[in-house]
Parts: sequence; structure tokens; C-alpha cells
Amino acid sequence: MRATVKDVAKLAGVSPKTVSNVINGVVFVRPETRARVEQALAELDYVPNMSARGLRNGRSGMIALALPDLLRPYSAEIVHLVVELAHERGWGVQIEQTAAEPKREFELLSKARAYLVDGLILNPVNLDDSAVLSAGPLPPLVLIGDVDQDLVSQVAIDNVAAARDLTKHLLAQGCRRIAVVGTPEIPRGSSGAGVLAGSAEAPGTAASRLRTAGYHQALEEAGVPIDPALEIGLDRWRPEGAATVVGKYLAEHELPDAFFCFTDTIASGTLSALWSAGIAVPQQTLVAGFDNILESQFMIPPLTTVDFDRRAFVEAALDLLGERMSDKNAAPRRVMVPHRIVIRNSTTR
Amino acid sequence: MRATVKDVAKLAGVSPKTVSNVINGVVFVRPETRARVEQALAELDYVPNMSARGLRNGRSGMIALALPDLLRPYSAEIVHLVVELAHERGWGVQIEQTAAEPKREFELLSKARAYLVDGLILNPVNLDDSAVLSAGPLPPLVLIGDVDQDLVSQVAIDNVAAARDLTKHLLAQGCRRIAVVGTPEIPRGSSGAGVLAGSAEAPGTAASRLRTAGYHQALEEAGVPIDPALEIGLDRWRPEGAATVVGKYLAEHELPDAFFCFTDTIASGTLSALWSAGIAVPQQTLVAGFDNILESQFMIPPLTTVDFDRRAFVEAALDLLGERMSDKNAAPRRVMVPHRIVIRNSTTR
DNA sequence: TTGAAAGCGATACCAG
DNA sequence: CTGGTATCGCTTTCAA
Repeated sequence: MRATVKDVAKLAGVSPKTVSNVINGVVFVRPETRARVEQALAELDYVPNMSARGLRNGRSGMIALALPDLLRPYSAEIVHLVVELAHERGWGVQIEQTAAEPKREFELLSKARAYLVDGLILNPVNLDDSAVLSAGPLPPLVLIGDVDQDLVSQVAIDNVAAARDLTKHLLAQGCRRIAVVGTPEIPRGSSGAGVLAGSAEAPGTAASRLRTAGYHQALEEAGVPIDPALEIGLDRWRPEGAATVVGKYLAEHELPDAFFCFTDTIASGTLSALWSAGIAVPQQTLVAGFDNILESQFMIPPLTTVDFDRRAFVEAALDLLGERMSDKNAAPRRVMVPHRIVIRNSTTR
Repeated sequence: MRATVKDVAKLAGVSPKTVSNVINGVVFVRPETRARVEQALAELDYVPNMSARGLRNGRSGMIALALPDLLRPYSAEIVHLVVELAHERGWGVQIEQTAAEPKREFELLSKARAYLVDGLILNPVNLDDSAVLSAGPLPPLVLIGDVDQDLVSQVAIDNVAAARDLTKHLLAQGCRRIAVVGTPEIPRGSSGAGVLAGSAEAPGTAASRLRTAGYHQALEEAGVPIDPALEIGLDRWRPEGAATVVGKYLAEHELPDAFFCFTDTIASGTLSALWSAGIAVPQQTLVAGFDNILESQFMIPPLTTVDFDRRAFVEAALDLLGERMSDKNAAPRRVMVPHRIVIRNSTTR
């Protein structure tokens, strides 16, 4: 059986309180007493029981990170940084996947309220789900990514501006017919949408909406007409879907001047589809992505994309979460992380 | 303040025990009593306190997954599956990064012993140094990946055979000078190794050693001489390092007939370096990887690689962990997951 | 079937 | 500076 504070106290000939004082090192303990206790601690190979501590303190020392799709390399980068930076603050990290199911997002909020985690970093998919936010008492919570709300702390980049900047870059390269890949498969307002409206499957994530908006803005500013036929629908932002959908598009349409992919992962699939079709990038068409994942720079050709300081992004999220955790009533804050366009070979001839 | 079982009991006019019975649904409760309790539960928006439950039961309902480098897409796939499949079993997942530091592995083991997690899935880099073997009482533990031991349950693939099979495939394509990418940067037994021996930086992970062994076996069987100059050292298995090291290699050596990269991520960097050098794959040289990550199929050209059923792999790990968790004295078991070579365009002319 | 009460392990309050 | 003691919320004997 495992040793408890009581056992340690007995062996050291002191009270449990003193042991606790030594362990937590808050109060002053007489050096000789401290030595005796530490001796006993080592002798019994004492390990504190976190459940007990959590029950007493009301804190578990753990936070949760919830992302829509853990399989994406982008998710891996976020997970990597959150785990690394949270560890520096002495927090453990529990990982959850929402798989774009608002139900899971609900579950998470109550799990946090069950004191299993002290706080939650959530990357929500659907703006509509902010309904979640209006319900009940919330645990310390920080949203990452693109949601339009003021109830909860949030860190994000300016998706509209980033998409606009990237589109401008493509326009500056002389492109006019610029396709986007990653809009909803069932366009908003189309016949099929009514059935799904308000449901979990409502088309269009916040990110896709904002990026589409930025793309439209840039086109309008340049006086280039918006052509819905250039908006290639794709709900699951994974390479296999992108390759399929772009492959099909190529078979049925004239080749666009450029492809603006809503993530680098989509760009990867797009490059693959173009390669399969024997279309050379950047000679015959251009391709750009979004996120600047580690792999982008090693794609063939290297990918032009939207970059932001991911470490600063995550650091900000943890800062905000720390604020909320130490003061439940602190006003929600929003941090915007700057972005920039990284121009690589995929858009320069 | 949050509602507790006591509050619910009071509201429903029953004892805490009855509430507990309703919640855990083990014993039979009279339907009308059950109804009253459930009413109260809903009314007070009751959420159980996991710390208290954990303290009482000695289990937290959480497992930990520790990987050396969370940034790799391969890690993302493992994390994705573990989270998904553990969730089906009602377990939460805490993620840790060991960064090849045995110290972190130690911390993990004690964390497990602190009842913060009920079990641990660990991908050790270098078992010689790993905390696992230096004993002490171990928590329920499953190793994933390549370790030669019998103390602890383990799930793995046959790395030697897989590397041998892949090398054979390259030989069958007519290759003789086959380079490998991913061996230790400081070769074992070389002058520099002594300084590091036994330290965390001791060269060569288990995976790299086993894959190298399989490669050597295939060469020997084919009567092809082993040429150390064809073993390209790389410790951190990330694309940027691979691109750098292969780029340098190309500048200084004759082009090999093929590159056998020890992970798909390394292959990605290698393809990039070859592309930069203007060398066509598969026309001038072949490239193969290991792991069959999702992205491999969309590389340019699509990558030949070693595939195994990742879902079965993770499922097995969770099964083994479950065994250990329910019976601490169960004999350690080892599960080998079968592999196969997936042949794609990068090795077929 | 349900109630009363003990106790899991760590901490904080209040004395001394 | 240190000792006793109540307490966190839940589960689980033991009785009724």
C-alpha cells in the first residue's frame, strides 16, 4: 500500500500538517524538523494523491484542449505547443476531439465543471454553437480560432484580412480566375441547406466563412467579378477529400489561374491532384495555402501560405486561461495574433 | 456553489446513498424513487466531482499517452486514435511529450502512481535509458513501438522484417546503392560516442537500430556489400533536418539508386531536397518511407512505404492496458501487428 | 430497497 | 512554529 501524509508524519514524529507544510514549502518549518520529514518522505517513497489534493483544493492542475480534428498536422502543432507550454506552468493537458459535434463541446464544458480539469481551451467549429456559451455557469474557458462573440476570452488571427492579403498576392501575380478550396459542400442558401439549417451539420465553419469573406473582399477591391463556380466545396479539411474534389473539378472545368486552399493540408491534396493531372505548378497554375504548417515548406513546390506565430498564439491562450482560472470574474479579453504571407515557389513563376 | 449528492438527496427527500445508486445504476432503485432523484438531479444541474470520486474509488478514469515528439504527423495519428478509442471505453486521455528525455519518463511514472492517471501508454525512445526498467512499482503500463523487453506489456510491429521487406523491394527494382536516412548522427562506436555513452543522448533509438538491422539483412541476403557511406545520419526525425542532411549529401556524393527513409516525414524532406537539386523521382532515384502516414499518398510522387493497421495497433494497446488496469498481476503480453509494403509511384518507374 | 455513518488523502483553520 | 481536527464530495459497508 502507498504511503500517505499520515504515515510520513508518524515516521517523522510530526503531525500531518507539518508534512504538508514541508511539501508545499509555504510556511516556515524549522530546518531540523524539515530534515526529518524529508528523510521520511524519501524513505517511504511518498507520492501525493492528486485526487485527494484536487478534492481539497478544488483544482486538479489539469487543463483540457479540445480540437475538431486531431489528425490534421495543424492540430499536431497546437497540441505540441500547448503540452509544452502548459508543462512549463505545471499544468497537465487532457486532449479531446470534438469532431465537429457540438454535443461533444457540451460534454466538455460539464467535464470541466466536474473539476476534472481546471480550464478548457476550445477550438469551436460552429458559430451557432455559441449558444453553448449562453447556457449555465462556464468553467474557465478560452476559445481559439474564429468565433464572433464577446462572452468568452479568445485568441485568434484576423482571418478576413489574412485571406484578403493572400488573395491580393495572387491577384498581383496576374491571376484573375482564382479558385478557393474549402467552402461548404452544400452552399449556403441552396436547396439542400434548409433541411440542415440549425443542425450540427449546418454548412460552413466560422473559419471557412471568414476566409471566403476575405477572398471576396479582395476580388471586389480589384474589380474582379465573384464567380461561384470557382468556389470548390469541401467540408472535411483533409488531403484525401481535397485531392478527390479538385481532381473532379479539373475534369469538368477550365483550369483556374490559381487555387487558394483554406488550409495547407488542402493545398497538399490539391498539389497532388494537379500533379496527377499533369499540370505544372507554378507554370500553369498557382497554389496557396493557409497555416504554414511545418510540411508546407517541403511540399513540391514549396507552398505560399499564411503564417502566424503559433507559439505566441498558444502562449496567449494559456495566459488568458490563467487569468480566468485565477479570477473567475475577470473580464473576457480577446487577443489578435498578427499574420503574414509567406511567399514560396508555388505562387512565383 | 455547485450542487452535491447531499443537496440532491435533500431535494429528492432521500439519502445520498440512494442518489449514488441512481447515478451509478448498479443496484435496483424503485422507479418512483428513481424518478424523484432524476428530477432533482436535473433541477440542480448536478455534475459529479471527479476528484472526490477518484479519491474514493482509487481511479481517475484517465489514462496518459506519452510520445517522444508530438509534432510529427505520425504522432497526430496515434493521438487521434487513442483519444477516439479511449473515449469509447469511457477514458479520458492526458498527453505528454517525453522529447527523448528519460527524466520526463520518470515524472510520468510517478504521476501515474499519484493516481492522476490509471494507466500509461508510453512510446519509449531508448529503453536502455528508459525509466521503465529501473523498476520500482510500475503503474499499469503498455509500451508501444520497438523495445526488446519482457517486463511490460507491449504492442509493436516487426521493424526488422518490415525494413528488410522494403529493402528487398528496392533491390527488386534493380537498386544496388541504397541509402538509408535516419541512422544516428554519431555512429555507434565512433570516437564521439564514448562521451555520450549511457546518457540521454546515446545515439540510436530502438527504431533506428531495428530498421538498420533489417536493411543490412536484406543487403546481405542479396549479396550486396554494406557501405557505411550510404547511411545518412539524422537524429531528429523531422522534414527540415532530412532536407538539410540529404541536400548536403547530394552535394558531396554520387547519387544513390534509392533512399530508404526511416519515416515518411523524413521521406518528405528527402523528396524536397531531391526536387531542389533537380533530381527526378522515380526516374533518377527512388524514395521510400515508413509508417504510411495520411500525407504519404499525396506526396509528389506518391510514396512507397511500410503500412500497418494503426487502428488495430492502438486498439491492441488499449486492450492490453485494460488488462493491466483490471488485474495488476496479469502477465505482460506482447502483441505484434502485421505490416505490409505499400508500393506507390516513388519506387516504380 | 433505503438510511446512517465511516472514511478515502490532503489541507486549512484554530489553538497552543 | 506545530498539533489536533474538520472538511472537500462521493461511495460503501452495515443496519434497518
